[in-house]
Amino acid sequence: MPRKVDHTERRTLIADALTRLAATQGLEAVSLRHVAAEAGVSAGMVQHYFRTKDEMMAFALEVVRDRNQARVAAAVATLGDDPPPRLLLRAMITAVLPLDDASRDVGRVALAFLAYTAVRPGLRAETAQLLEYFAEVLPGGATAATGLLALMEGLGIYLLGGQFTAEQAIEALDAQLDVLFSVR
Amino acid sequence: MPRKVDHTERRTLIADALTRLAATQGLEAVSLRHVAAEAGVSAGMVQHYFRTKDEMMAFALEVVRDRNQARVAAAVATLGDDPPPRLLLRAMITAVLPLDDASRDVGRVALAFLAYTAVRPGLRAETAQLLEYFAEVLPGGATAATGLLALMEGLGIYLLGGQFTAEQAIEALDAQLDVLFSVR
DNA sequence: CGTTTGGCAATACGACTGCACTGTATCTGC
DNA sequence: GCAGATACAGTGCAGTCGTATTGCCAAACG
Repeated sequence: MPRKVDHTERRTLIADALTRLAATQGLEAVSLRHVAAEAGVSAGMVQHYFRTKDEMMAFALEVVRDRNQARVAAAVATLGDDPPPRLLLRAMITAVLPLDDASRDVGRVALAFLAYTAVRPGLRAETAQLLEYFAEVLPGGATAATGLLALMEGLGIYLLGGQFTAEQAIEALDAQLDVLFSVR
Repeated sequence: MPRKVDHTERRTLIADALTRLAATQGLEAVSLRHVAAEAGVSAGMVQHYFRTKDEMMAFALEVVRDRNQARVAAAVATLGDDPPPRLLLRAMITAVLPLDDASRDVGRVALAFLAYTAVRPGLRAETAQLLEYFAEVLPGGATAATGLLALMEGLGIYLLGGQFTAEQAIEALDAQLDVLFSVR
């Protein structure tokens, strides 16, 4: 066997370059050569690790999703054991929302991929899991969960567009949580 | 003056072809030649009416927005004079949501443009108007309006992705309206 | 040692891109 | 009828695209 190289490490390195590109210029600017240049490697190397562009896109999409999931998990972890449901939900949602500049980049990438998968069935995300969890925890059940999930997504969109400020978004989120948990 | 041709008519004809393309294959599939073929005209003609591709994109974006606004206006018009606020809001929101296959296409295009404008400042949409109106009508004021707008957007996204059915979305919307208007 | 094999670079290729340019037909105003 | 403006169609060009192919280099194995 020849030289040993961590395959997944290289792949994520390339995927990171792709997301950086997508965050600033959109997925339309993503090409093998651009990604290679952004990653500081040769175009041939990108091809070595991804036989086709589609494969590269799919992998990058996976990475983005994993990262987001990890962010949520990390936010949840800081809450300690058995936190009150409301705090838990709030932490999970604020972890996903693009509230600062850094996460705004992530959000832009997520949005780009959202439009990307919209015309490419077979890459769709699984929301069922999160939805079920919301439904379990919320007094309002499935309908409340649907609404909260949609609210989250919508807040993200408008935050990205700059139509809502972080304060407005959080205020709206808290107001909704107030209602759902019937605080008065 | 030479031959008389309705300029805007041709331009919207081309823009329609563009949106048709965007609905099925995404904005990445939009090129001068593709659009021309879809519209059944020569590539030269497209260039005649749009000096650059950016100009064509911007115009198509405008058309999509106008169409959406018209849909809302039409939905409102069917309600007659001075309808109850709750019904009005419901009509406006359901007019925008991609609830059937036809409006799903529109939704996909809107999503594509959303991602498109996310990396192209200067093409951003104006939501302030709708937000203000919501805030006026809703008992909850600005915060309630923010939440409702976000809910609307999020429902649209998940409807497009197929994660929510039309029934689920409407149920969530009605539940939210119930809460906002304090029906008990 | 040589052979094999994976890591990687470079090049070539055909298709496609946006755009500039040219040519031609058609119509209006003088 | 002629000059000029508009409405196209067609072609050419420089650049980029994704992908296949080739070749060199280093490391592991027999």
